[in-house]
Amino acid sequence: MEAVQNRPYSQTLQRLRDAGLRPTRQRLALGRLLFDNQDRHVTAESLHEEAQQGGISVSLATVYNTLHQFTDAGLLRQVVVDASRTYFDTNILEHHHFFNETDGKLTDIPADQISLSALPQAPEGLSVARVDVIVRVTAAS
Amino acid sequence: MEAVQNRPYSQTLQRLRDAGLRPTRQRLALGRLLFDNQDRHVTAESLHEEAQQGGISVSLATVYNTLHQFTDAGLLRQVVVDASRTYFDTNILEHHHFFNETDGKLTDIPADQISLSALPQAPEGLSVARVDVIVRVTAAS
DNA sequence: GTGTTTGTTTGTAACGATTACAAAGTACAA
DNA sequence: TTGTACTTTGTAATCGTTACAAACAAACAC
Repeated sequence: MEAVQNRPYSQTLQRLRDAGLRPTRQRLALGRLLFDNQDRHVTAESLHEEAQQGGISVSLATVYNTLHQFTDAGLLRQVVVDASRTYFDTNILEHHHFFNETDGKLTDIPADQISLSALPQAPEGLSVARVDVIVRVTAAS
Repeated sequence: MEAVQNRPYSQTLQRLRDAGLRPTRQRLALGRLLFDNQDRHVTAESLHEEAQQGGISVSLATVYNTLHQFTDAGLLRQVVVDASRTYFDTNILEHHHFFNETDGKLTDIPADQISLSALPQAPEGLSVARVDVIVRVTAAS
């Protein structure tokens, strides 16, 4: 934990600068939790708890703010799979998800592992913003 | 409105019986709103409002109860597309959705209009419960 | 029908995730 | 170092949804 704390701020500082976000202590710390590892899926609550356990003092309100700012800046993606909580995904490349309905865990499916046939035409006057494929899985019987 | 009110209870009565649900005034009325037209997408709030405007007295609590009972009985399907509200779909056949992020409207995409390549293997010990494809559209630029 | 049992509806309180807000604190340019 | 603009924070408010107990209605036996 100590070692991780003191590790250089990797690319997070640069990411924040590029996004026009002031590199505050809180944003740097959360950014490091999020981006120093690959393909993470967090909720505001889970990230807040993780921060606290890592000795990082940050309020839940700031976690929410930060997740939204990162999302607006294109550093995160929101994933809607569960009516009761909002997930944020550090993988911003095109891809899809397994959603384990039993334990609420998300797993990425790389875009090249699923191919969709030509989609039907979007209704008049609308353009496709994104296509999400969610494979809902449960503990096998 | 009058005419619709007095129309025979179509198949709703039978549906409720088959599902083992007592055909109460509220369930019959809501069932008729839901099933007398094709492919509807409602939220608890929207259905409640529709009932009220149709002169049907039913509490919001009952609308929630009923939507869940219908879903458990397989008469409805829940669709998760928006973190802030839960949609229910009267189309229980396999199919997918356009979701208009501008106005919150859902539109069905028949299953045969989208084909998915073989999915990657579900993680160990899990089985696929359902695959949802959501095509998010916005007012075109 | 009448009474009884069991399931249903209802208003309202409680809940949980999220957002709003104003006061206190911090980054940064000059 | 100072001033200003942006951030963070604790907490109250919001909103969709669920819980709950009392009032009510369907079903069933007689």
